[in-house]
Amino acid sequence: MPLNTVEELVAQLREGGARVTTARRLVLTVLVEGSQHPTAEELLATVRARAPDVHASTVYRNLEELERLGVVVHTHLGHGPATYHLASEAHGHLVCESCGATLEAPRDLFEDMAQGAKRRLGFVLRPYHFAVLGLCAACAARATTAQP
Amino acid sequence: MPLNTVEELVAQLREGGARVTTARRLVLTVLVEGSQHPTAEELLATVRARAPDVHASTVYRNLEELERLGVVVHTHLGHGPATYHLASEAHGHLVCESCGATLEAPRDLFEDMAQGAKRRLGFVLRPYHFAVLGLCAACAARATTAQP
DNA sequence: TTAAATGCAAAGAATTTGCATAACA
DNA sequence: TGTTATGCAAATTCTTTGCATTTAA
Repeated sequence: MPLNTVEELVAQLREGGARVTTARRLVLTVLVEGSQHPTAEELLATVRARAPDVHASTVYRNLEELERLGVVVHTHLGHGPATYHLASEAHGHLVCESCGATLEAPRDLFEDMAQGAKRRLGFVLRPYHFAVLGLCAACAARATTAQP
Repeated sequence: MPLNTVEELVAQLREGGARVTTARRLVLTVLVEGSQHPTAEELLATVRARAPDVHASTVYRNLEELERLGVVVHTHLGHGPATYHLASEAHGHLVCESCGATLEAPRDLFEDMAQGAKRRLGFVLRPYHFAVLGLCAACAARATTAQP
């Protein structure tokens, strides 16, 4: 049950003074209905399935505008292209350096660290923009077992 | 007191079967003696101050090889180029989204989170590759005060 | 009817690669 | 003397920009 429907998001755009175009509505639709962590290129491909003339620059410009309006955020899961999702679904990511598996971090996983950073450094954590890397359970087990 | 001298690192290269060239030694020297978080381009500029003919691709290839040998690691502090440092000095980074300030994360700041990730997900954290973003004390204070 | 969004081509930043030459071991 | 590393140019990848045209409000 996605909390944000396309129509709700469209309303949010209009409130922000942005226009609602075919391409823009499609980008939102793909973000609401599509896969979890699409790159701009994947978004483009899916949008083009419905509107073949939409251009990459349009998608990038839309994502930029949607980000400015607080509707979308982008995350870097590793090297390679950024991934995009709805701001309402913002969450931390754990990515395995070995196999590339991406885990959604439980909401409270950053909690203790956030408190420590706040208390000791005054730093307010917003740990959503970059993934935190490491080794997933399977790869960690393999690394421990297969000692050369 | 840097634990790694250039000569120690050079020895590490030879052990790994790599050759020691002028360019390579200079890259190491700059990493040992230079600023904290140089980008490849900054490294190149500093290297060129001593050996003007060294090329960007050489620096990139050296950094890649040094990383493969476990001597160097690179970190992404934000958008823009990667930054490089000695693996022995690996540490987490906190970067302010507002002003760009970079803080070195205290060694134990990730500790609780690492334990949580291990216990709950089996995930072994190695949180050095990407910075964790947020707001530094000054910008956080400003954000709280200047409520529009 | 006018400011915003689009399509297109071209530029941009950061990094990588192919290949002939040079130089470490 | 045989790899390995280098210099150079050119290619790649992801993203941004300039500009004439179209379109939503």
